[in-house]
Amino acid sequence: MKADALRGHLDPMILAVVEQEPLHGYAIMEALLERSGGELDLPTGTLYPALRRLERAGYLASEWSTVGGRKRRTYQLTSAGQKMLAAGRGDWETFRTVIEGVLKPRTT
Amino acid sequence: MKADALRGHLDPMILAVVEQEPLHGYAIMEALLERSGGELDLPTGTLYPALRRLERAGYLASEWSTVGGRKRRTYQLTSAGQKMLAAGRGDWETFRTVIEGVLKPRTT
DNA sequence: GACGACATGTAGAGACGCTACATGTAGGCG
DNA sequence: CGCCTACATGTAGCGTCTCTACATGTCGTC
Repeated sequence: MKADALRGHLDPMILAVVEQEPLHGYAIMEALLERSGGELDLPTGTLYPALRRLERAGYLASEWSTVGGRKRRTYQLTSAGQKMLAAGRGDWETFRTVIEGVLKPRTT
Repeated sequence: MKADALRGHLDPMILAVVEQEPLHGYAIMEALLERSGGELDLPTGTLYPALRRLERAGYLASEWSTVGGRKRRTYQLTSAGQKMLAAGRGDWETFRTVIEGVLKPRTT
């Protein structure tokens, strides 16, 4: 899967994995890997800046904790983030329809 | 639809519209607009550089002609372009599966 | 003769995912 | 004890691609 393809689709995916329960960065990476069937193996240089961006935008809120001697920054969805996620799911449907409408082979 | 979302997906779409018959740039724009139900209204600053890029990469071949006093550059799919299009369709299926696997709400 | 549709193109900006690097803890194995 | 892997977070800089804005020119019509 080409790297560029992700552009603009990563944000809603991150929001989706923290929808049910707050998770820290590393756990988000693992969740994405697991939910994507091993396809979505994000480098840390992609994920961490994305999380900070989403927090700065008000879609996530974070909190530090220490578990087993390791520091974790745990992110949870804000109410703005919930709205954004819902919007993102809608956008995806539109996007998918557009792409498939164009990509579909025409025998005509 | 956010602009960035298109990244990496535009190329196969362009190849798809010239699959059946060669078209010139302006006609490609109209074809994309029509097939996307009016959603995909590309600015010329996006389409023309993309066409040149695809030609430089060997996926399209172009030829000038004059119709009604207007110069047209008509693009057709090369055999490499056909392979690329097929690969692009496969990539899309993978991509779609990944995104939907992650985005899908979990009631768990 | 002015305007909208047709037709192609370039320059520069902005966004964001990537590579590579930097730092540090915990636990297992030889 | 020393090394390596997994856990955990982060920054700097690069490259790519789409966008906005601008430039140029023809044709038909009002």
